[in-house]
Amino acid sequence: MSPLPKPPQRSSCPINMALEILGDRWSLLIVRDLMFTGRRQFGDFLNAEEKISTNILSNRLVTLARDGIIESLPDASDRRRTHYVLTEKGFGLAPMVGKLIVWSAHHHDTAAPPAVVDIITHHQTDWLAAMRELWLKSRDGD
Amino acid sequence: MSPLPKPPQRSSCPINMALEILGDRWSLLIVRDLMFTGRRQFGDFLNAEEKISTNILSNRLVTLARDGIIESLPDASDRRRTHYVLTEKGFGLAPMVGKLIVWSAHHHDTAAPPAVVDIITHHQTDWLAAMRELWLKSRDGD
DNA sequence: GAATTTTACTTGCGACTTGCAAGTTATCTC
DNA sequence: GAGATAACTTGCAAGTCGCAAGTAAAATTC
Repeated sequence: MSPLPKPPQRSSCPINMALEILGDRWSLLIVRDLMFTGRRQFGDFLNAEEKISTNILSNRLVTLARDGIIESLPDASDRRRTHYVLTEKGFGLAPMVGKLIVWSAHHHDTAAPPAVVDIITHHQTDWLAAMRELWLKSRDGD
Repeated sequence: MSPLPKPPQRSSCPINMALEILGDRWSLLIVRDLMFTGRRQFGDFLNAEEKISTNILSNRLVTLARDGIIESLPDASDRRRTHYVLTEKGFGLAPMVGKLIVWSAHHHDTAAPPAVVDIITHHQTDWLAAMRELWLKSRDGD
């Protein structure tokens, strides 16, 4: 893979800068998997319902790492495996992702359980703290 | 333009469904222009710093309208002009966009004025109410 | 009222990106 | 040592993007 030559920045607008990192149909799904599910490895991401293809996944893992959203850690006991984890910057997307889930669930017919949407909506601080716990655990133990 | 045949849904995950509407490098910039700037017309969007090209802009205006994010209103006094406005669903993205701005400004060197970031961060409810006022005004008077 | 300008597009085309299938390499299990 | 598994890479056709140029309808200028 060689997507390292990043295209020139279009502007310094914060929304634009976020789009230059996350503005495609796949990147945020990888973040989602890392944030809310147990998916941590290449094959796990492939198994997600949306069926990303291997070349795109490979490319996105490199660019997300380059942009400081994720980090890759070699598995000590099985050297074929690489574990991916969210960095602090990557986990920092949680409040935004929470609002996105609430918006989407409100305007579409989604698979999000209403109880969960309700908690994100009305107990955002608690929800965030719980998410952070999960994230911290994934960073060491797994 | 004929981008109306929407590709099949990849999943019912709320994040995925949001990405199927907004998951590209341009759509959210149009939402930004409508939400935070006075840009309302085709030529206005072209003048934004990121320099979208005319065919992409034309396509995105159609798809955003199809997905209920924006609405197009003919100008009564100049029939060449079309005004675009955010729908309630489109304006509903404001909380998510606010969190995105805060995240991006925190992790990058952006053009967002620190005072504004501070207000969005610490007075989110007030900020949202002010945004809604602006939005309501844009819907009738302009 | 004819010529020019403005607005909102569409078209053409080369370059880049995506999606699918197949192949590769290193490592682990039996 | 044989076969499976994890994480990629490669090839190729199809689709999307970005730029430049063109168009049509309506408004403005002279």
